[in-house]
Amino acid sequence: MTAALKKAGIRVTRQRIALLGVLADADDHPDAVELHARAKAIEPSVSLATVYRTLTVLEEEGVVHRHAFQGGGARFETSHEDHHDHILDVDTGEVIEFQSDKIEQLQDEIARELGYEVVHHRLELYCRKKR
Amino acid sequence: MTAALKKAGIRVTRQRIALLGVLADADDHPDAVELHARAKAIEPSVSLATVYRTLTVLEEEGVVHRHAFQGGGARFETSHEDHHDHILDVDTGEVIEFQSDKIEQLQDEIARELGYEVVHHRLELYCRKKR
DNA sequence: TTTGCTTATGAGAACCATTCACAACTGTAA
DNA sequence: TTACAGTTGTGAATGGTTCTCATAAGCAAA
Repeated sequence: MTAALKKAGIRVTRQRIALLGVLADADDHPDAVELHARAKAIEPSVSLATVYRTLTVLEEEGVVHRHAFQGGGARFETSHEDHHDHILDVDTGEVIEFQSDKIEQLQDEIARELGYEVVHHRLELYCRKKR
Repeated sequence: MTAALKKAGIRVTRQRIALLGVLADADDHPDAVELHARAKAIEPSVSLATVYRTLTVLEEEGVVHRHAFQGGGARFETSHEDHHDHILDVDTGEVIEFQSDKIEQLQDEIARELGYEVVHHRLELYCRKKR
């Protein structure tokens, strides 16, 4: 747990350990307020400001990803090795991850044809469960 | 110009005419503040609140589209018949539209395989000009 | 064209997620 | 243990957007 902090070149504090633990356990995509609540359960001396501050640092270091889905605030997840995009259930708010090489390829192709190269992209499918 | 307002079932006011005119002329993707500035040049009695209010109504009526690109506020465009996605020049902020049936098809396929149907999607390519 | 009702408006307050300022605290390396 | 630079909690500030409310102005009917 402290390894990620050392790797990021920042001090290992109680607050950061708690937040990082909570982030590692989360398999949903919690927002800052939710992460704050969970971290506080482990280490009461965690303020919301520190949650935001630490998330920003960890994002810059590539440890977490920030997603600005439609409606509400940013949601976070620890970055695992493989890139993926998201399906969002418009009824439940649930997030499902998916990955498509074909789409990525097409994106690069389209950009190239217009004289651009893709720095990063955002692809979100807002979906409803089929009956 | 007033046709779209009547179609939307809302009153034809000086402010709305000005805003709609400005929107129709815009080939960039202006934000609310920029639209307010442009509309005020035509009709000084337009407040920012009315810009936001009217944009919301027009969006609900399908007359305009709202885009929440990364960084800064929402940006708007009049909806033309064909759906498209966006390339954003990360250096200049410029917006380029593109359209890919293949990608749309793949999206539907992916969703279907997971038991979902796509209600709407968001696809943005953050790009840099190739040298 | 006047009336009467209903919707729209401007100004500024309120909101919400996020960031900032600052004085107190605490890792960390020596 | 010390000493200092990095971190913290608190509460205030920010920025985009929405709300409140008293006033203004479309619009349909007379």
